[in-house]
Amino acid sequence: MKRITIRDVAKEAGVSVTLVSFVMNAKRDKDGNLDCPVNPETAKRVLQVAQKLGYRRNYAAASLRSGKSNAIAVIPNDISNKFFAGISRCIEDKARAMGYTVFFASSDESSERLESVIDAVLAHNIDGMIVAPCTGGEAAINKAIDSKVPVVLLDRDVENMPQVGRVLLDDVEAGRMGTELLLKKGFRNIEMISYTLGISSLSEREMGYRKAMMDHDKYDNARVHYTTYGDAASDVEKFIKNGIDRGVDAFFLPTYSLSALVLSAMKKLGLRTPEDLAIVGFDESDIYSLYTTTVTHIVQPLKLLGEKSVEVLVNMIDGKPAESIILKPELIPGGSTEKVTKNK
Amino acid sequence: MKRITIRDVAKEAGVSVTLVSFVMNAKRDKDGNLDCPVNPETAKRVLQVAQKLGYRRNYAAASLRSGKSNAIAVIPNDISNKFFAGISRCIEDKARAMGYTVFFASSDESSERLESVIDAVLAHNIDGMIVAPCTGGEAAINKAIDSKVPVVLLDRDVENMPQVGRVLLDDVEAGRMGTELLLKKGFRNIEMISYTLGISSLSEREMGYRKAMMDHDKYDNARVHYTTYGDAASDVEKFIKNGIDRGVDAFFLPTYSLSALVLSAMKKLGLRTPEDLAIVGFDESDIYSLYTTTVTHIVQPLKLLGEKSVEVLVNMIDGKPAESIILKPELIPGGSTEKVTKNK
DNA sequence: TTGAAAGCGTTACCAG
DNA sequence: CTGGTAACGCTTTCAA
Repeated sequence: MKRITIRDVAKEAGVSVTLVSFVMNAKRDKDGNLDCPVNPETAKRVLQVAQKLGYRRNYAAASLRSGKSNAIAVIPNDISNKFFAGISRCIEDKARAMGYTVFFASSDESSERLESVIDAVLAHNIDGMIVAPCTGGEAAINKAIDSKVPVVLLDRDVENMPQVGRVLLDDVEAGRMGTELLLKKGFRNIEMISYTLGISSLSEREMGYRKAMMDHDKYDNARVHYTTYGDAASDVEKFIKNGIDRGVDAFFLPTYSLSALVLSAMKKLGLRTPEDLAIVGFDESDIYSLYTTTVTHIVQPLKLLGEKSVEVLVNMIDGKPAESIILKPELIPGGSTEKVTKNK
Repeated sequence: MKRITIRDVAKEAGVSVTLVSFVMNAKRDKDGNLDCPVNPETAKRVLQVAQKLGYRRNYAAASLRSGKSNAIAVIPNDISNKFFAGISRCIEDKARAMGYTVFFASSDESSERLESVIDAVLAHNIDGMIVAPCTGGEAAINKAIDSKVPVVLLDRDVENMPQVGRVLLDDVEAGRMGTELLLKKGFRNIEMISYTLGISSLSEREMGYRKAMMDHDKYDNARVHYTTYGDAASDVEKFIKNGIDRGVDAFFLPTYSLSALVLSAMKKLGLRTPEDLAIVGFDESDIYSLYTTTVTHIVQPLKLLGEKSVEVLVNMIDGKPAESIILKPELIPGGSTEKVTKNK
């Protein structure tokens, strides 16, 4: 079946290709009328013919001529990661509603891969991109900016980038909030485990943790253990064993993966929460409600993060200025932070 | 910064645009040599100039002229769903390695949305698509086939579609395998909970379940409870309560979401596995190892499913015939299927 | 309100 | 091996 072009529609409707193009690009105003300089009767006929023939716009041609592709790229570090998978869906829905199709590509926390991914999507003339930058990703992002492609930073900030939009979590508040709860509940030796990734979200969650400890005059007890993706499983177990020996009574975990690893290590070591160790986890997961004791955790407003990032991006595509939006985390209380008298 | 075109490169290198096009499209053969009818010296110079100028191919133009876009579409029912998120990542990696960029779009189990999504990606001239079809999605998929766009069915089959590729799990075997284990372990009143989605994977897992029950002369005990996404939470709880009353000693769950709901309901009802009810879950999740008792579950070879679907699709794009590939599930044993003497 | 014609950057075709 | 040139289907002037 040969593909129907604008020309076929024009011929069949007895009008020029220009008219067809006008009609196909017209947006409907609030009254449902086509907003274009075309006789409504003619427009209607064109629409009918297009429908009848099964016309489908060729974005490649449109993009070549106009420079717009009606596609955006979304580049998380890993699409299969729980947090980004959820947010991606929200981005996708919002983008579709606004008339954009979405390219997805994972940067895998590697600046080389980020650069190659950005090269690829730029070659496809995308109109804008939403990126969760990895360490060292500045150069790649600047490539997009140099090509005048609007960029929105999601989840992680990069400093000294004036022309980008931002949709971030108030990570300092998230760290403070989690730690504060532990302190209020009477825990004292609260430590934290984090990754050496060098991304803003983690360092700010750490700042929040330190801030809360300081506010409660427990700064001397503050201690952060660092690990990497590869070593996390074994490191976490060590941190916990060692922590228990030193009298640590609570851990604040700033990511879902660390939370899961801690629960796993505790199960393996035969430790219970909150009796042996209180826990504040991060992000949403079934395990928080299904674990032997429900786990207190901090959730991000996924839907809002996704929708806002698309809104900010589309505004930039439309020539409006880049906005920065900071959203608030929420604390979901569970049994893992209830102070109990230890009964062996 | 003005975008560099093939013409700029040609001028700078002192050759024709044709030559540049040849060089930019040349694949490297096994010796690392450019496989094209161009003087190696010239080719090298062109490559250097392109690099220096920062040339980036404009896929819109290439696609318009050649009909190829080097992009494929992946359309699961929901990208945020654990199973598809994992598989998507594998697809993405494989596709990138083979030179393709990936559009993602969720069909949301709705044939209307599937159709609109397929329209959108076809308008972007994608070279092929990988789809997990929802009920009633035949028409939409035929649209792609009519446009001569290769289609690979992933995870779910649709009958009477001769021209499509298929990469599926041996779902009958998965159902049989899980049920068989329960029977071998001595459970007798084994029931199943499923969705009324009308998709092949679920109905085949059910066939496997029934097959195993029949093979062990327990067919009279076979019983499948159906629910929908919306009602699942409350229905599952009812099924379990009711089942316990009727002496059901095990449930086979054919999806991750049902497995999680069952564990959740059991926790709420104060039931333990395997003491009160044995469980075989589906797909991978942290909860299977973190639940009070580890949970026996069936896993799909995600990486293989993803990679194979890309391979089959790219072969079809290259004009080779459509293949059908059926992959084997694997059973991960846990504590939830160990027969124990019930001690109240 | 309508239409003719000029490209957008590539690749395909045909000559040399 | 190399180069000229005509498309591809659309949007965008510009003119009627």
